[in-house]
Amino acid sequence: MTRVRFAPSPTGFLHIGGARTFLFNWLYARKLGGTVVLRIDDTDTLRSTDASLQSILQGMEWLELDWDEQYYQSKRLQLHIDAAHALLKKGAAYRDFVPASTDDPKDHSETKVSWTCNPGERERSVEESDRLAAEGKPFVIRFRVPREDPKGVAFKDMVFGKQFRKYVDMEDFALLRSDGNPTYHLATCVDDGDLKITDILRGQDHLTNTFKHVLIFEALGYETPTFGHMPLLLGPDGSKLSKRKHGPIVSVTNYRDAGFLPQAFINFISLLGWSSKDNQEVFSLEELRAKFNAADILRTNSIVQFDENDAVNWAPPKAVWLNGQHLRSMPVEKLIKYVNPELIKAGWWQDEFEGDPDILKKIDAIRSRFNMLGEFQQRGAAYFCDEFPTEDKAVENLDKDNARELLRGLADPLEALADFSHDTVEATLRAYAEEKGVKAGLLINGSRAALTGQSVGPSAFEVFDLIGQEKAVQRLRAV
RNA sequence: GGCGCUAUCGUCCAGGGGUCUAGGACAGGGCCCUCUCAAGGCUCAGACACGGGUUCAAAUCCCGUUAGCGCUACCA
Repeated sequence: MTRVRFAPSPTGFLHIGGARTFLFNWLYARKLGGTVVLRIDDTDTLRSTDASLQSILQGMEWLELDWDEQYYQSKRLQLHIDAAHALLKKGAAYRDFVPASTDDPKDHSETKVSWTCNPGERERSVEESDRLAAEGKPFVIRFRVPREDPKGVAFKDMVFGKQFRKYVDMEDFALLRSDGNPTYHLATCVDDGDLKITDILRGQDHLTNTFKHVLIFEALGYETPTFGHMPLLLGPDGSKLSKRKHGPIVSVTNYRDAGFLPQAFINFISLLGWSSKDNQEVFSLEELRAKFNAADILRTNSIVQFDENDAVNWAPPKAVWLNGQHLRSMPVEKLIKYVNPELIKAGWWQDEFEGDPDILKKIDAIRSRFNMLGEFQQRGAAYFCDEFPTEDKAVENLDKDNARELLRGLADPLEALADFSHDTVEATLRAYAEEKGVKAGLLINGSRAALTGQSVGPSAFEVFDLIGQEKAVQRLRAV
């Protein structure tokens, strides 16, 4: 039984890289009928906040990807501590009484020699170690890497293939800090082992950590999961995408607020570091689930092309295009779930709209020109209410020749129409144009301007049909 | 410094010894369609990091260089 996990730390909002990790794990598990576990890695009590947790949950909810089990790492603390002591008892770990180094860990000066352990600490006898501990001397528990063994750790990565690291190149990493709290490595492995996680898809930044993790799994007697490491997401400047450096633009909720459809956002991030190999780019979630294959995950980092300096058009162009694709192809019945909130926000919503086929028809007609949900608010006024602005370009169309007078005159034959439809309106308008000796285009573009206040939009005859006879006639007479 | 990982158009991805005068998508230019704007169709421009090998043949395999990234914490 496949079990995957997504383990975010609630130290900020859900960011795009986290969303992709979640998505890939979800696709992987759901394709195999497996279980998705959400584990909140909230052991960093200093940085973890409830606001962050809520924000992450909100982001995940928006994505509409579900999970089956949920845990909080902070509630599993004793398990981690017990594991550290079990390893100590087995001799797989030892106490190190040397105080934490105050050196800057970022200092990689040329003089720095590679560090593997504090001399003398791992050789101390159990009796001596126990005695010092009993005296109350602070210590850290470290994993005893079998450095005398010339071999090393090997595992097969789903993405990167065979991986190997010699024991001599590995340091005796910490398991339990001197304050009694487990390190990330320990906590994550104990939880993954205890929760019987079978497959782990995570960021490539953990590729070299995995050697340590394999050691922990084996020493603890857990089944070692299968790993797959994904390439990192980089900012336009080529540096690793981070909240600190790239700001709120990497937040998933930002995409939601910008008017993205979750399906399109998912489609977009699925294309970052993965491809179906057949050049298909537009995918529904179902198609993704069917086509996703961890072996097809790329090994190269990819740049997310957003523009942090542009408050309006910051979103990656391809994401915007994909959103348009989804906006257009999604069944309208499904789309209204995302459009209705826009109508509500704009203040146009009326209860009669609910289930009204005319509303569906309007949405269907105007959506083909939109890329973002927000455009329904920005450019949909004339279709959903009687108060709408008239754009400058539309005014120009109305001011052409004696367009206004002609349009007012056009209202009469249209009002007289018994069957008011796209075709009858077209016939009427063209006949009227001929009668008046003007080009039909003048009245066509003028009509759109009069009915919608816009110079651009759906076919004018479609607009008549959408607006309806009564209102169309009113609007023509009002020019 | 040590140990790894990676390197194809501006960006995201195909191609993984001959079918490559390197394919698709986004963005950009042009044309068509057309009542406008989109959409759609067609089209132009645009890349194998560099240097050595191996081979009849290298974008593809090997080595090196360079660059980027990761790990090298009692961060995660």
